[in-house]
Amino acid sequence: MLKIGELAELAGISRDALRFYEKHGLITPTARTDSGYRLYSKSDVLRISFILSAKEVGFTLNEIHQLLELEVTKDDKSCQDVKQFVDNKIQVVNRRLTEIKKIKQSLQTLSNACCGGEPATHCTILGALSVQNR
Amino acid sequence: MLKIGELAELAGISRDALRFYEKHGLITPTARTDSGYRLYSKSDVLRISFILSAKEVGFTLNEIHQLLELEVTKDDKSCQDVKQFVDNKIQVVNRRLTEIKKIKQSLQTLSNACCGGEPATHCTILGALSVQNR
DNA sequence: CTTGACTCTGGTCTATACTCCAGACTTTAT
DNA sequence: ATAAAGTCTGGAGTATAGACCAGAGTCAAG
Repeated sequence: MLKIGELAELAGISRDALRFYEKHGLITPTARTDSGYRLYSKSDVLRISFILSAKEVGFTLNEIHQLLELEVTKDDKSCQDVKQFVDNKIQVVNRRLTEIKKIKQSLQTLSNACCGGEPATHCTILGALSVQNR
Repeated sequence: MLKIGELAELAGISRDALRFYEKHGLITPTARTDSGYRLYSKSDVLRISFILSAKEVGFTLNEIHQLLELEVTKDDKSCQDVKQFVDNKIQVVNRRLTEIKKIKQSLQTLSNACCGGEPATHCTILGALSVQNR
């Protein structure tokens, strides 16, 4: 079991962030010491890692909360509802995937086209974008 | 040339957002009418579309500003500096690409595994994640 | 057994990215 | 010609995601 500072370091975030996530229902430490110190287990580590991945992908804490909640509502909500919800998220993710590939292309075009030590006369993303669009 | 409301509708954002972007130096309308109405050109449309893509990908307005500024600083900054900056962004984008694929996998595992009309007994993202990790 | 590092709760503060007025002017439609 | 719809500037308000701080308790090492 990890104390908050240990988990924070492991995850690369602050203790405050962990307490913040807890306050908003995204994670609850598996246990507490008698003196009230938070104790996190292995599955808490997995949970945090999911939260951080999902954040990186652009989901808000609120959406992440909903995704994590799916397990809780398993008996309240019909499976079709869950599937619907998840399929929506997949579409969102797919849109982002498309956008991110486009941006990556532009950045790469820019990076490739612009150097050799000469001044970056044609060095603009919008330039790279229009090349893309052509 | 488009008025602010027309561009807003075209881009799927609010007029206020457009004015907000302008206030923060991300875009300036190509012209103004005599009465002061903003007028946007075709290249403004491209610019806004880039801003929105970049936002979707997770860049902050500040970063997007920097990316767009690259064209302005072309003579002040050496091309190597620009390349360095862009290559950093490419790395960020690549990290996000990896994360987004992972999340997509999990969501898809979840969506596939969980239905058939039965109750979603094993329906959790963390479950899907651990399947992934195995 | 005390000192320094860590943790607790509760509260305030900050940055980002807008949204939502208010009051005044302009344009468009009838 | 007038009403409705759109636009202007400036400023206040909101949601999200924390960071930071105070005062008090806790734990580990020397």
